[in-house]
Amino acid sequence: MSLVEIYQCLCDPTRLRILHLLGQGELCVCHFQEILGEPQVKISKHLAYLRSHGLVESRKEANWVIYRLPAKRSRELTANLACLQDCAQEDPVFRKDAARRAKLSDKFSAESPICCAPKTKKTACCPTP
Amino acid sequence: MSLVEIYQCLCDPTRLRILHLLGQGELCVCHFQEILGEPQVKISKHLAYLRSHGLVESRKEANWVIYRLPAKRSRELTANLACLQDCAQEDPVFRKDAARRAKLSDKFSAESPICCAPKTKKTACCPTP
DNA sequence: CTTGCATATACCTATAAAGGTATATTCCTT
DNA sequence: AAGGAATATACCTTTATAGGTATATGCAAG
Repeated sequence: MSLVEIYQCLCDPTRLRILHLLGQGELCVCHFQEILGEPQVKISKHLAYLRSHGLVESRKEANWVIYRLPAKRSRELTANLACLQDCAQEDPVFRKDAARRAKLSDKFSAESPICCAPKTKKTACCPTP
Repeated sequence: MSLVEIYQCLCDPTRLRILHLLGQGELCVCHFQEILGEPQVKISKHLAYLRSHGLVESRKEANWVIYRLPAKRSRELTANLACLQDCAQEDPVFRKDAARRAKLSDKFSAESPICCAPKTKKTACCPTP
């Protein structure tokens, strides 16, 4: 994963929002949909792009796929992710994303430690698809 | 100049090398040619791209055009340029560029404070085009 | 005012990326 | 086993970018 490759991943607004959100912890695809307000295909493809370049990792959890920043990060990736978080602080779009994420967390954190593991299997992952 | 726009400027290897070099001070096009070993058109076009997005500024000096990082930089630009310099430290390509630049500086600093202003007009700007 | 040099631009081609629609895959539930 | 939900992929179209060749512009020296 070269430096240029990192920047190529960063040069799309949707991917930036995704990476910014992941800075606060893992998320499943359906929650990305809800927070970003973008269609599933779009998000799925950007996540695939990021994964193919090593900027995110994923794991399967029942019906859902949960994405996170890679456990091991290169010096360059670490530096740039930190820079992104820093820059995102003042941007209204990123702030709103974080706010929407916080609301979702309230809804789910009581029931489960991870975003998409409802206590009972009856509970849907994303209440408002 | 949005954050995404900055990353779009950063996602090309030649532009990265240009910006890295400018971190050490202004340079004219012909010195970019010499240091980067790339054709004039390529460099000129990347510089135009960077200028059109506000990542560099230029001024004319006799026959030459000298580029520099903008005097006023946004928070985002400042942060990302710093991050780039940091990441470039360990990369062999960037290091070689800096070394070549240093050689040129030796050659020119004795004669003139800026890269492309020979003491006498007879002196060519770039000895080995 | 013409020649030469440094730089920029126009134009073309190839490649890559983004976004959309439709469909496939996987896993759970019944 | 079948249906439904979450996610991924195939395929298409549009747009952007990169790089090349050829040419134009601006300036300086004579």
